[in-house]
Amino acid sequence: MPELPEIALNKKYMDATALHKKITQLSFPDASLLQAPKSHFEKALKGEELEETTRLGKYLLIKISSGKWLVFHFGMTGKLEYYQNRETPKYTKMLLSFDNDYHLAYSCRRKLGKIYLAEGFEEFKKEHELGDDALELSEKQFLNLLTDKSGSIKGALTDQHLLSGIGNVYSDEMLYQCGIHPKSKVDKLSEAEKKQLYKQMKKVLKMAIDKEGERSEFPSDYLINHRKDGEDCPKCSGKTKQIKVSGRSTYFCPSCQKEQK
DNA sequence: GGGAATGTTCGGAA
DNA sequence: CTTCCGAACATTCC
Repeated sequence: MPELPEIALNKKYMDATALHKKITQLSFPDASLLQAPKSHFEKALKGEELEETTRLGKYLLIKISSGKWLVFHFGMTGKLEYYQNRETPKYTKMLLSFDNDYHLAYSCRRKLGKIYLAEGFEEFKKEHELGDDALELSEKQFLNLLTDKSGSIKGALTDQHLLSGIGNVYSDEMLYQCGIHPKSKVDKLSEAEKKQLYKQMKKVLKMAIDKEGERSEFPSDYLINHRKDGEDCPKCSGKTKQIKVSGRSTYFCPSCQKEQK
C-alpha cells in the first residue's frame, strides 16, 4: 500500500472502522518493524481508543486517547485489516483487539514498513525531516521547492524531504502526462512546465484517490497500466521504455517525453 | 533461475 | 553540501 493515494485510502478505511473502540489486547507476532520498545506501545495503547487519523505523505498517523500517536508506514506491502471471526491475516506484525470483538491487523509481507510511536504530528514531521504533503502544497510553494534544484525532476518529486507522498509509480505518471522526461534537470524546466507539473501532480493523485486505487479504472491514456519495456504508448505511436532514474525503475515514452539536459 | 516489485536508509563516489 | 548509485532489508511473482 505504497504511495499517497493508497495511504489516503487507508486513512479512509481506518476512519470507517477502528476508531472509538476500546483496545482490550495487543500482540506483536513480529516486532521487527517497531521503532520503539514493545512496552512503550503497550503502555500507550492498552485500554485506550484510537481517536482520529491524519496523513502526511506516505505516513498514516493515528491519535490515541493516551495522547500519543501511532504511526504506520506501509513500505511496499503494508496493509490494514479490520475484521471479526477470522484467522489472523498472514504476515501480521501488530494486532489490536477491541471490546467489540473486532481486530485490527497491520500486516507487511516484505517487512519494509515501519511502526512508530510519536508525540504529535509536527514533532513527527520534524523528526523525520518530511516535506509538506503533495496535496497540501500551493503552486507557489511547489515552484519555490524546485528553485535552485540541480538534479533530475523525478529525483525531486520522489524526495520525501522536499515534498512528501509521491513515489515511483505516480511520479512517472505525472511526468508522462506533462510530456517531461524523468531525467530532465529541474533547472532546465520552463516556468510553464513546472506549473503544468503542479497541475498534473494534483490531478493524478486526486484521480487515483477517486478511483480508490483501482488501476484498471484509470484513464486509458495513463501510463500506469503500461509499465513495461516496449509497450505501446497510450498517447502516440511510440513504444515505452524502461530506464533507471534515481536508482528506481522508470517507465516513459521517449517520443512524448524529450530530455532537457 | 533471474529480475522486478508501489519504500527508506546508509555508505561511498563524483 | 548536493546528487547519484548500489546495496541492504524480505518475499513473491513472472
